[in-house]
Amino acid sequence: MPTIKDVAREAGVSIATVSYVLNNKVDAVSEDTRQLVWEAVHRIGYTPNVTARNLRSSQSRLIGYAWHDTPHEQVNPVLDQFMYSLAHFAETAGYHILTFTYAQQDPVHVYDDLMRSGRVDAFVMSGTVMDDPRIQYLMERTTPFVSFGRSNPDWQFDWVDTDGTAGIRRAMDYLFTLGHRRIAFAGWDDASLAGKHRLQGYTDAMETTHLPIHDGYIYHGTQSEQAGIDAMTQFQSLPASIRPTAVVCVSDLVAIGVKNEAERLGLDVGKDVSIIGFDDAPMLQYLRPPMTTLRQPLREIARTLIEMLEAKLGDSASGGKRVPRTRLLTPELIVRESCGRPRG
Amino acid sequence: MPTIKDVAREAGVSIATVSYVLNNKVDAVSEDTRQLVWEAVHRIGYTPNVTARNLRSSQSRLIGYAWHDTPHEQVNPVLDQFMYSLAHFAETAGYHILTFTYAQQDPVHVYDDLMRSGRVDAFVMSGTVMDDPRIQYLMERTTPFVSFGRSNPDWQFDWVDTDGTAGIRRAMDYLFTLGHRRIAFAGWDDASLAGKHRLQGYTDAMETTHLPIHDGYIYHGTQSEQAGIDAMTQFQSLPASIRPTAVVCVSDLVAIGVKNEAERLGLDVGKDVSIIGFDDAPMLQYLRPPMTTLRQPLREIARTLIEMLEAKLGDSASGGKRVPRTRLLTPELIVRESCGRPRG
DNA sequence: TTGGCATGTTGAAACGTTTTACCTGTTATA
DNA sequence: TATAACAGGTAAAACGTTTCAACATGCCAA
Repeated sequence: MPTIKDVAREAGVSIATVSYVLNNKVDAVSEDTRQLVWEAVHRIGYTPNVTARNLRSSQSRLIGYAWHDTPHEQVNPVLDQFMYSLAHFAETAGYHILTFTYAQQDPVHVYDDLMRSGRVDAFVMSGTVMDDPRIQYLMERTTPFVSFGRSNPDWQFDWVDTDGTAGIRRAMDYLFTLGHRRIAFAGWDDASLAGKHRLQGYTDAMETTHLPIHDGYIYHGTQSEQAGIDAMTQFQSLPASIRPTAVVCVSDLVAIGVKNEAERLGLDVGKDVSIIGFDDAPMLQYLRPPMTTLRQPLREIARTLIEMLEAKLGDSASGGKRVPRTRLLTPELIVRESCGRPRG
Repeated sequence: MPTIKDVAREAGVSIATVSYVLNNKVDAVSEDTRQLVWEAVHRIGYTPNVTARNLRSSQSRLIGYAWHDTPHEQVNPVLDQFMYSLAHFAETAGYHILTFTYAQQDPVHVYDDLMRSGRVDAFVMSGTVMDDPRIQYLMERTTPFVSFGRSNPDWQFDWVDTDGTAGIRRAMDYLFTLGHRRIAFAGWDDASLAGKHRLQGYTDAMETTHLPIHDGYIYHGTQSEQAGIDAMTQFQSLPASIRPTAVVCVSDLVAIGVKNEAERLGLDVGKDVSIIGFDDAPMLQYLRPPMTTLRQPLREIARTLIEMLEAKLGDSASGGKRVPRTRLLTPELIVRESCGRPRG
């Protein structure tokens, strides 16, 4: 592999000059010399060595992202497009994404090690939980990071998140427009932050519209098909007069459970009962009827995360302190055929 | 950040000695000194700088993997578990996965650049096609890489692949056991290598069992739900006497199309017609009835790829030439309820 | 004439490691 | 006793960049 020395020899200038040309230090070298150097570069096919460059500037131009080991029975709705977009925007900012796992170690130790060894310059977090110890740790060490997902409202850090509340409200509005008044919610248990926000959207919408939230309208469960089945069982056991005509779900997986149970009970989804999911998992469009759902703006989220990180890394280089930025992005309602006007 | 110099000063030895201790050069330093150094390391909290280490040894300990931008209407069945496993096994071998995209450039140029700049030491390829230009290029440049997927039978390179032929044969055997004799195949068009292998499994099985492959038993289409629908339409238009009692599909997405069309026609999947997919995409288990399918041994594939890469990088360091290794792994039949005994 | 300034250019230090070659005792061998 | 072998240790070169400080040169103002 040719080095900058070879270019210098070939062009008959010093390596300093070559470096200046390569880095577009425009007023440090004359036009003639610039030409000379570029010609030499192309002639011998030189590409600067990233490692040397990084050592000199004590950075890595790498952003760390931890893989989560999604169990097979759970659908990870997010990964694909999010990761692609993240890599894409990182590249336009001159970075690459380095992926890693926790490999049976304490996650915090893995982050620490990656940072201390200079492997990465920053992290993108996801799958955050309430009081996430990883975030707490990164904040203490003032490690540069941005998070896809919130953690603790009192902590000051950069995050982007899907506005679950607004998303569910949007879904509720849609159901109202169709004429639904008796709407139930199949949610997660209280420990989940995202679950809480989505539930909030439901209660907001019902209260704003002055509709009663009857006992049994809210189901709390896990992220599983079974939770959806149980939710539907609960909703159907309500007296006919208040039995829900529509079910809004905290996730697609739960929605599928609701749908499967509804059909087992002989209900016609989209006619007898309307169902809305959350995430727009692949496959959802191929169900019969295709499932209406809320799609997270993953591309936009990735873009915002990288923008924040760029700003952050730029600032910390120039020694400045910034006020943490946060951003909520509203998911898009994908209307399919699992919703219709209520019977009667 | 403390450096090796700080450790040396703290321990009262030279940096060379510290380096030897850190790298377990066991017969270069006495037990006492070793103690001294480790204590100093822990006292000041030293972690070796990866970039410096890499520059010195002219490697990056990074393996490149290109993201494919899967369109939203297609399910990417593979990514999640494969990427996790790849990252996992790479780490046990002392590497990390660096992900990148093609960013509207010629893919070949992106690979070239990443390699020439020393960003990565090697690549893991996937989504390979017949006569893949990326593979051709990497072979010419003798860039270290391994491939998940075959390309051109005449090219000599390291690859691992799912044995589609054996997989489909396995599915066919299962259907034979259930009593099916009239079996159709919903496949891709001939340009697809994987599609060809899977079709081969079908024809092999039919011929070995001396069963006729009637005209219209084989459908060629794209990777889409619509292809499945069209396939089923074709199969149902056959005379009742030879109408298939089971359909084996080249992918889960096609299988879903077949299932949806079958149900639209009033058929009871698992009773009137049996269906088998390929890939075990998430969600498939939540269909009603849950879909029988073939699951690729992604973890095993990832492990094998990394093993091959390790061997390759080890060898090229020691100057040796190796004969290319290849490996076919048989997918596992996941039996669910979309298959049953044929009617009558 | 001298000094000062702008413009180009360069030598060399620095980034943090690994590794080669060499040094200094001590012990074993002839 | 001389010397070879060895164990334990170190100084310094090297990896390929960036950038600082210094140095020429020419030009203009004082």
